[in-house]
Amino acid sequence: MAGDIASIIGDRLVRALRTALDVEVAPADTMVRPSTRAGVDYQCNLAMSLAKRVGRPPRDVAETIVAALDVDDLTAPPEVTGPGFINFVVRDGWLAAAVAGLVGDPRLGVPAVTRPRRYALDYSSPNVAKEMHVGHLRSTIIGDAIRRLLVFAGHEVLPHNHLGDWGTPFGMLIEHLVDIGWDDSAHTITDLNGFYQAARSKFDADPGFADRSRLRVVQLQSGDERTLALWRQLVDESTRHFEEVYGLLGIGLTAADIYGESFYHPMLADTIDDLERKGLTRASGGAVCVFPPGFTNREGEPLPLILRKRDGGYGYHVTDLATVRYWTTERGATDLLYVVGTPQAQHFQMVFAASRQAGYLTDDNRAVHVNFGTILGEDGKTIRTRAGGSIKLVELLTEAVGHAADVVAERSELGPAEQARVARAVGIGAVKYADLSSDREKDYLFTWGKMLAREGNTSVYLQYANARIRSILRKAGELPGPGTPVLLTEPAERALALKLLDLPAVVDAVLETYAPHRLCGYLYETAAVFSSFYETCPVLAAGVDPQVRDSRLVLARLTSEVLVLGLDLIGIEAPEQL
RNA sequence: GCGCCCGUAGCUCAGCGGAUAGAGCAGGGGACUUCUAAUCCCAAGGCCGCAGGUUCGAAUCCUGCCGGGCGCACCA
Repeated sequence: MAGDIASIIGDRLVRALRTALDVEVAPADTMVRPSTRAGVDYQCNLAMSLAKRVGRPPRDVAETIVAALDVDDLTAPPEVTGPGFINFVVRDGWLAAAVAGLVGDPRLGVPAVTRPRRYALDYSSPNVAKEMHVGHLRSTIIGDAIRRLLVFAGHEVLPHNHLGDWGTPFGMLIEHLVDIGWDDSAHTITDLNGFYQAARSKFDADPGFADRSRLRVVQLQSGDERTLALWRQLVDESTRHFEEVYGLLGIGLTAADIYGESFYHPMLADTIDDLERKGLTRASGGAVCVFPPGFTNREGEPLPLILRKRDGGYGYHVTDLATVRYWTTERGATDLLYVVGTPQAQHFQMVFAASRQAGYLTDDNRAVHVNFGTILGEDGKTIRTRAGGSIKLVELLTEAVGHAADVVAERSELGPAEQARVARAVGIGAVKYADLSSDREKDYLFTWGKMLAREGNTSVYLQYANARIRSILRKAGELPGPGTPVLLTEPAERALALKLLDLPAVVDAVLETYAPHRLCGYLYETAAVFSSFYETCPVLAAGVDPQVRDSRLVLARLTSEVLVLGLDLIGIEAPEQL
């Protein structure tokens, strides 16, 4: 468990409850929270809820708990107030020592998990032969942040990129390429985009072409060499494009993480056989289906997962069942995370339900649809180009870096090359932070102004705060190392120390529900507290006592480390200078 | 029709069953001879969609309603 203050108080409470009231409570259920009350650091809300169980008035319960509670080393004598709140004020000495103890700790107090789990993490999932567009942004950014957080926490992560690289569309695409005499040498993803659209309209307008496309699908699936060769070229060209976008965005996915639909295709027949053996399938309207209980359609009839379509082809549902089966059975994943938009919620519920029935998921497995809302434009509607198309990711990111360059140029004293690097960190960081800083389950409004604002909960504010700190540290020369005493006299110093010690609890909370926005909120608070500290607590100014100076350097240094680590955990760079 | 999600300050958003619901922006007032003012400080701004219920205590949990969004069989 995290070694943060609330947890320590919680542990002490567990003992006090046992001895004083003969009550067993798990440390996590002791209801110790950071307090919003002025002059109070933490509060415990347990006495009220315990009152009925114990059969005594809540204040009485609180007093009894306090009498048995041993926190003398940690806090001032706890105070019982109101209906039965127990208020804690952390001792400055303890706080100072705890903060000083973080110096030199690369994990900044965050413990690695004692029981690592193996996460299969599905994110990004672009389509072959289509340029990545804004629709892929959230999955890519959120998924990558979760990956970084899980790895940092000490889990094993198996990222996989579920490429749309198989199925009917490729029949028509390849057929179209054959029609126009595809020359494999000189085409880019942009050409492919156009080909895709042309093939689509031809498919809709020309029944002969549609027939040939369907035949081409059969050839593709049966391994026809010429067809496969063309397909592979499409995949390769697309992969180059994805890697370019990932490079621009700073996303860790590589070609080795690609597990596209084609990868699962050879497993589909066996998966259906397996489901049939287990008696879970049922023929319906000529299709082979699984009907997980509790799902109905418009007419109130059971809703199927379609394994095999009437025409004999595979339904896309079976691929998802095959992924669950593959990652738990073949790869030993304990946890499956699917970073996919909210509209797919019902689909995943059904897939998970069927997977439990089939035994692909056991009681030891957790499968979570890490869902997210839609990106809205300034008009409040799904973001689109003026022509109504999807915004290309490369263009969006280029624009972000361009805007950032303007912002940087206004202030920066760096040279042009440095400024370009900073602009990239600021622009890409802004796009990511805007996405990650609000609850992923809700839709969010995409506006350049808000995204690149210097004030408020934005990446620029965090990067600026860090740059100010780095500037101080550079000017200070040698930094105070481990063992440097920390002195907390100013309120801002104290507030900063408390914040710095909160990191473990925050990381814990973030991973509990895959909620990166909580980390963003914490980083923003930390940067804001630092900014106040910066105003009221001079570090290097003449006349500052050397001990105070060193203490403040420790606080500044740790703040920078928290910001840099925190930003890194969500995939954002923190330049040394802006 | 069934199911899921959302409704908090003018705007964009936090809010973990707990005390007087918080930030930022915008609007008002102040602070640069001072480590990066890309900042800070102060004031103002709220029937937490509505109505019930559970609870010592509800923005938070439950039910109903209103408003908005999304999904619901062979495209993934």
